[in-house]
Amino acid sequence: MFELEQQQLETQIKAYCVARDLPLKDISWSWIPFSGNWGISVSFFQLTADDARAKGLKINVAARAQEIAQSIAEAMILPDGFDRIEAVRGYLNIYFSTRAFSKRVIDAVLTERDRFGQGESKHQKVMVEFSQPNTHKAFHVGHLRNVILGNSVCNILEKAGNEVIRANYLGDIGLHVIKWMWCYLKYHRGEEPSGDITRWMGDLYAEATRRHEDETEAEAEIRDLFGRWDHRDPEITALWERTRQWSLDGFADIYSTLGVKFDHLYFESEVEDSGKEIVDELVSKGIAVDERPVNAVAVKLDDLCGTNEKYRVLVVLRSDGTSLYATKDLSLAIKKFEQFHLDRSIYVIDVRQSLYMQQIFKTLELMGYPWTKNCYHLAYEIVNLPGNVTMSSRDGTVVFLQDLLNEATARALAIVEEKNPDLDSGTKQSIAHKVALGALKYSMLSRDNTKIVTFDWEAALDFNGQAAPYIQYAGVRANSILRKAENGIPTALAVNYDLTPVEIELVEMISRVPKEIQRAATECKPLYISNLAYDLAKAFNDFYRQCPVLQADPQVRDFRLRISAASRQAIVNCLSLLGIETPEVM
RNA sequence: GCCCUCAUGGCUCAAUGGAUAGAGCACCGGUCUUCUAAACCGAUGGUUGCAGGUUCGAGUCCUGCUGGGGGCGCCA
Repeated sequence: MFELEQQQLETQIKAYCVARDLPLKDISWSWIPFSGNWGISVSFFQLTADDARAKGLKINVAARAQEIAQSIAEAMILPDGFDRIEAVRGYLNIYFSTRAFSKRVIDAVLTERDRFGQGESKHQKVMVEFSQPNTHKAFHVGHLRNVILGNSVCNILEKAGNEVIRANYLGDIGLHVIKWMWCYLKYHRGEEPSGDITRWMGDLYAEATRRHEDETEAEAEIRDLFGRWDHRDPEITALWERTRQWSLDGFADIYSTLGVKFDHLYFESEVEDSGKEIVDELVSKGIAVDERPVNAVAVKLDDLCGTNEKYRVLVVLRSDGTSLYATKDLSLAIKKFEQFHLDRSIYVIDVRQSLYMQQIFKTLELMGYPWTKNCYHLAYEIVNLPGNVTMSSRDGTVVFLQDLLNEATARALAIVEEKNPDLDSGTKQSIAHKVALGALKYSMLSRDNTKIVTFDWEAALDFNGQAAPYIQYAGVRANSILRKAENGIPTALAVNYDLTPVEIELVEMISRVPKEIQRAATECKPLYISNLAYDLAKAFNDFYRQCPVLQADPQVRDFRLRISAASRQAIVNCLSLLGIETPEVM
């Protein structure tokens, strides 16, 4: 937000170093800790160490760095908007004029509103593939992390200045679908789903799995059915189309509940034929070897790359000629780039598929596609139960989304009833929904992608502490002040009082939003945003407690009203990047 | 056997290679006649799994070890 001033400072520091033959590399600014003031900081340790090495001197780096910092501090001419400069323990700390800079930050937020934090266009078209559910199966909290993470990454990339295409890739065919249809035809023919469609589909799939294991004739019958599917038997095709649609309707309900939208849907069934053509191409190019009927068609990546036990072998077609996940994924990757002329393609898929994704990318590279380097597997860890137990429908340990949401919403509703009994029931319901969903999303986004999320009912339903409701509540408190301001939010005005430390802290947090969005986008880490949102809420709560707004002197009150409005906006924008809504009241 | 990943207070997690490792939960003690107490304040609790190395500086990077999780030719 203060790039220009920062550049002026850098120019001076560079000139100083050049004049004294000091080997300055890049200047990396950071925030000043512990100061209670607002500013930026740069250290001179690296420079000092490099200098000593170049000149062959043995010196005390810390002391020498302090000398340099001190000397620069004395020589520096501060640009407008800076108050003070000092050298501390090898760091050069430059303090902003809090009045000038806080005005600028607050004005920027209240001018840009929802767009605050929006980065300039990077002219990059990015496709993010996420969710990838299988039709005819259940949807539980294990699948939730993917949707919530993928959606948030899309929001963040978009806000950072990318053009984002949200893609879903549905597993609408394969053995699991055939097994489902076998069970349906044999035991549930003519039935239709009711209520929670996805739950109903999932239950039938669980039954199919059980019967497949228990019934001796099942295996042969299922294989027979797979054959009929392969030959496009009209009855089977019709049944597939109808039941597949049930799942799609069920998913649509779930995405709608979660507030997630997709720009483009891909289906496994649509890339099956083209995938087989890719396999032919791989074989003719000598990349894949066809060892049928003894073995399958495979790409022996280690042989091709000269590596040992690294890329292993990617099987691209079964020995009976039927397609595999890889068959279709190769085709899909190509289709994406050809159809949309992407600059980047991101796959949000859990970490267990890391090797597989590397194999796909490597195979595409061997095929000569130059865009392969722009494919990225965004790997995230799975959601487990306490004791590191993986959810399993077989063991009946899965937690269903609807059950969780119902329970969370009920608890949130009880709290709203207690806090705000006068609200009408529709509003209460809406608040409870936003709070419950927010808590759930936040708990999955406030952990690093590489960390396993342990799902715990009590923790998931705990709305206190570092959780979404805390942040939402800060936004609500800000709103409450604004609602009571008789003349609305004052227009831009100069600051003519000394800001208190908590106000400075709050404004600093707000000012960090744009940079944190860029950082989160670069690393695909919503965690940075969830941390910032919490810090913002915490800073606002400090402000709320220590700084009266409506009761303050007019000139103080007016600027604090603007701080309150900007705080709410910053909180709303951050939560929105996480896919979380901020209620007006709670 | 090979590869990936994780290890930070009792528990769950943060921390651009940088200044004094921060929160939340739990536990203990306080705060509503003042903008919503879903809040706030205070206390307790750490040789960042172990051993080396790189660096002016390591929770962070490298190597090895220990322990947990995951993956490794016809599941997705």
